Amino acid sequence: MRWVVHADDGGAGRLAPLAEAEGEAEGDRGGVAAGDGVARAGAAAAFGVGEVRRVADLCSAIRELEAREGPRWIWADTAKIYPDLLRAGVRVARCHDVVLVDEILAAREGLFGAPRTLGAAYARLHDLPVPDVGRLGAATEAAGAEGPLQEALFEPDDTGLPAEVDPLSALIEVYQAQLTVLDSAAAPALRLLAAAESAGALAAAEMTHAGLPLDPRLHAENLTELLGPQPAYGGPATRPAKLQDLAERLGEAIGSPTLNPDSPAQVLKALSLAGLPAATTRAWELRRMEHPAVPLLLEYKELSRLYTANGWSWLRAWVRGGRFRPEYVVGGVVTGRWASRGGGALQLPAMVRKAVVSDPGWTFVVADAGQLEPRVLAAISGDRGLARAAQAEDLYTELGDVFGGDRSKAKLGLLGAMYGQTSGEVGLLLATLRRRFPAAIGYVDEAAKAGVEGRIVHTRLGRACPPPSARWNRLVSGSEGESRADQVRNSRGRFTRNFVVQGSAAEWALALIATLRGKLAGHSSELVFFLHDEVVLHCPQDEAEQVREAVTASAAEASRLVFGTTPVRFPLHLATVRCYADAK
DNA sequence: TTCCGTTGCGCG
DNA sequence: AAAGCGCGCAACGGAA
Repeated sequence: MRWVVHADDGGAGRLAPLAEAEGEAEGDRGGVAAGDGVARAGAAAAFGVGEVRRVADLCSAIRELEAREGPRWIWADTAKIYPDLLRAGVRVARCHDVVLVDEILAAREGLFGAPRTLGAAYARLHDLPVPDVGRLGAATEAAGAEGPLQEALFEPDDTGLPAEVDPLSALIEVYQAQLTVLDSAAAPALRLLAAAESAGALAAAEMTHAGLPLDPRLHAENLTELLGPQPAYGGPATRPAKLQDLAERLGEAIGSPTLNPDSPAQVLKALSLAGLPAATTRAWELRRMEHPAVPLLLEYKELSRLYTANGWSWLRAWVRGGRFRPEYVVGGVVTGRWASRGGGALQLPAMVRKAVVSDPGWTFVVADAGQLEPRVLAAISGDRGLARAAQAEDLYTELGDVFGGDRSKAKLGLLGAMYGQTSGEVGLLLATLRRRFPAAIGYVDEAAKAGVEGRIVHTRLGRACPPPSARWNRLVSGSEGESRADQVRNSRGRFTRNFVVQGSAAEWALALIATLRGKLAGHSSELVFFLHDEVVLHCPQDEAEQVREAVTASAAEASRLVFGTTPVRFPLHLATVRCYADAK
């Protein structure tokens, strides 16, 4: 069963059932495994729209229908509607996110950067100019002292539709058109991608709702220990004591007492005056130098980073009630990876993870996919040799014999192949890899060639990379010289080379998330963090074992869904820990 | 004052 | 300057 939904303001809304088309067995709607979230979107045959129901309390209506029918919900934008449902205590199993799917389909037509709105999807369908609403929709304003403001229930969202178009009708129309495309034989896996992306959107909202447990007192203690007491709030900008002290000692040591270490330009000048010429002030370059000022500078940079990125202001802005609640942007990266907004969620440094502690009686299950990208390369390229190595727990060790038992060479070479590194020693390793694993290296080489030539590449499930920009075309045609043209050509080659691997890996992770949230439905345990190839679950201690099994099963299911039958294994590293920092 | 490109570093 | 991908964020510093 499917219901199409549009939220009006004030908590009201409209719903309509979509009748199954002739010959469409309700049975296969469930697809993979009923309720697991990766079930296929409905078949494309024309459907009938049942009677439109107008309700004053949309949350309640959805709650009841979910309990009674467990339908797939067809709505414009999960990120806009689902948080309010979650706050009302309503969870749903399955949805079809029309704007996310539209973004995927638009990308396949070479269209990027349109706003994520129903209006944009509608405009595309009707060859109308795309309305210019915020690219990422209504962003939550970060967080001054008051923190994010609670918005009214179902804010009248700016759909960007022409005034005369009824949003519910537009939704149905766009959805119908999407099903037609998804059902075309060209890329059957697109249906899976659409379902997984939609399930991901549900998981993202649920994770934001749950939040990552983080003990603010513990984090503040850690800050004080490293930086000194918190500087007075509101006064003149002052560094924490230990940071200030370090800055002063550094100034002395380098012979520029007034040096501001936060200014790369000043640091460069001071280094030069101290007889330490450097091109940049990057840490790796500094580390090569022998000078008493260098360790001070490196220490300053590290602590300063902690202070500015995850210091007391970060804590005030992003941690509420013992939970860190970042906003995830599903498909926010061109490759299909998620991005995040606010609080630097996907860069949570090790120091902060020390304060990520489970509730009393609860624990974390942390699962990360080891060596995901080389395994994905083995799977998508069908390279038999690499696939054989990818059956092992440690792929790089298995590959070591290719390089005289040197695991690190295997790792360097393979990463270089996926990123397009050609310089130095890695270039030589690559030649060896190409000989031993011609299909795998050939696969990424071909993707790179396509990129250099301005062509499009696709991920395993059919997500398209962006076409060359106008600027790229201009530069490639030699407007700034042949070497510049080569440079931008090769740069795009590295991008497309990596796109096919990173993007397909993102699809595996998405399928895992989608499957896993299905398995966890009805349990206390919940997903609280997702980081590209790693998930964190917060669960009652006595559910931990069950959760570990659920993650393991989900990883296997993700492999099957995305890659079909492949000899490649995708082993998980599992850790059951009270503190995130202990998951190694 | 505000805007914006650059720099550098955190994560995968 | 080197030449390995994708991000978000904060600070700097020059331009508007």
